[in-house]
Amino acid sequence: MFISKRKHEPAHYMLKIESFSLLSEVKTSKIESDVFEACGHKWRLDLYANGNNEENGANHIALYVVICDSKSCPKGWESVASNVYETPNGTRYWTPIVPHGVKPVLKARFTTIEQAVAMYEEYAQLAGFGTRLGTSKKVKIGNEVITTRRYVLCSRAPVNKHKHKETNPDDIDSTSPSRRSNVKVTDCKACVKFRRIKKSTDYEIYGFVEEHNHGFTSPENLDLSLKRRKLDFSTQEFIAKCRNANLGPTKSHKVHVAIKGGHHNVHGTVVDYKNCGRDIRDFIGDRDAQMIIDKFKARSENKVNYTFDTHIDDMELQLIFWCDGVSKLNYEAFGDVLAFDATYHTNMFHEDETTWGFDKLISLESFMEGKNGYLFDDSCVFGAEVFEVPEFTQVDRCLSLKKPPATIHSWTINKVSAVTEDEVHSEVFKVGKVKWKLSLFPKGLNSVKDTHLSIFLNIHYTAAFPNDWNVYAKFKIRVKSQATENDIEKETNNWFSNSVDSSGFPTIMTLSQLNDSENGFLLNDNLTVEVEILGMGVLKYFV
DNA sequence: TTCACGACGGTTATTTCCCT
DNA sequence: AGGGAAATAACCGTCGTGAA
Repeated sequence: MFISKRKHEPAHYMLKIESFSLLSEVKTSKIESDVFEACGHKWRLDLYANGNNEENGANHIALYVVICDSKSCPKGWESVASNVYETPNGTRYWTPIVPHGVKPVLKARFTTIEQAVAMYEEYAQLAGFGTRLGTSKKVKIGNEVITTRRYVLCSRAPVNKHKHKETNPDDIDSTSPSRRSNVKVTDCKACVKFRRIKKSTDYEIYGFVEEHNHGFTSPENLDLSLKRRKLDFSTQEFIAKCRNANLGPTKSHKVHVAIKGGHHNVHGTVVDYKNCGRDIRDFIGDRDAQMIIDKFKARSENKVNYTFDTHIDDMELQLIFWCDGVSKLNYEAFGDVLAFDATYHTNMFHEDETTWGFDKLISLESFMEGKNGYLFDDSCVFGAEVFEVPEFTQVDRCLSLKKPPATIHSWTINKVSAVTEDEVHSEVFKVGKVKWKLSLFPKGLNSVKDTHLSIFLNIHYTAAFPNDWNVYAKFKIRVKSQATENDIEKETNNWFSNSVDSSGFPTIMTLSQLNDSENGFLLNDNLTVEVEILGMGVLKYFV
């Protein structure tokens, strides 16, 4: 669709629409043209391509010319500036100026509530204010929860409970100062209200308050708004990388600003970087150590004559010792110590740390003393060091973003016998910042068709997820028995990536097992599947 | 030795979300 | 509208480090 306007006098105005037939598919009931000037007034065309139902105009195209001089200025209000108005009692109101077509319109329709909210957020971004979700009403239909109503408010809308410190002098005993905040609550009433249309799955706007009781953030400062300051994945990755190079959050922010050519090109402030860095630390703190131990354990189980031990102080992994069969043979032959990694106190691997310094040798020494009688006893010689760097230190980076909360996600499939599809999906659920979904093959996948039930955990791909990032998950999948205690449960782990986006059990149970009513898996034709994410990590392969 | 900067590891006020 | 709870953002004290 093109909307074109003649540049020259006289001020005719043309509204050209291409692909008109498409309009019937677009659920927008009204199309507003640009505002144009003629005869000293401002005008606008309103087109109802699908008919103006409010005026009994169904099945007819309706076209109106609207004078907009006073359009956004309600009766009795006085225009102070182009978008600022004053009510008769002196209260000022601001209305956003946004490009045409961005402003929410009553009755506008959306296919999902997420789209509807996104629309308002986009409008808010352009207008220069923040948003937050407000009241929502949900109904449960079967095992599906459907939002029927949703408010989205201006972020300056009143907050209910906690009195802010500065406005609450009762808190004298509290020594901590009141905290700077980017959001000043001004009792703003601006909002938009969505509701689900009856007998349809669409949503519509049924309420819209355009006037704000505060000014807007100017475009040049918009990048400091709460939403825009969210650190994207590459930024988080950058902070993590800097951390590996012994560069803290404050410095990495400086570097980032320098690389990108200015603060306005960098999302996030120093504080945001600090918090992000802290989150990464928190995650790594108790998790990547476990990952490495797991890896060593797996290796020692699979390799011949492989030895591995750890030294843990105060719940902190201090030392790792490993030795493979070849090293042992070499030791027997030459008497040299061949491989060790004496320190792990920093909880991360760093390129520079593949070269060992003096302090690390000391650590190893104490380790050896503490482990007297171990494979290499006190008599071993430290003169000749030959490194065996385990492969994962060469290719991996153990970094991640969030400690995964202990979550069990439950999924009930109603009327299993009525399912005709080969594969059914659960809704998408989030663990930390990663989205997952389950897929289930009621009649089994390919080779086990008609014999087994297959269940998989899939990573839900998002565009914000770069190609070379992988997500590790250790998880359990459980088929709940509703009659007995004998759930079927299997555990595995997998690295998920763009190429491997699914992992699970093609043969979690046989169909005869499933259908046996004694087992109680299919009570009332409902099947409940649970997935429990036990651990999660994000790694970037490092070449 | 002193000083400034910044990392680290916490803490907590504020914001957001969701429910009734 | 109001309340409870979770998430988040802002802040703090201490300590390590490198430069002056």
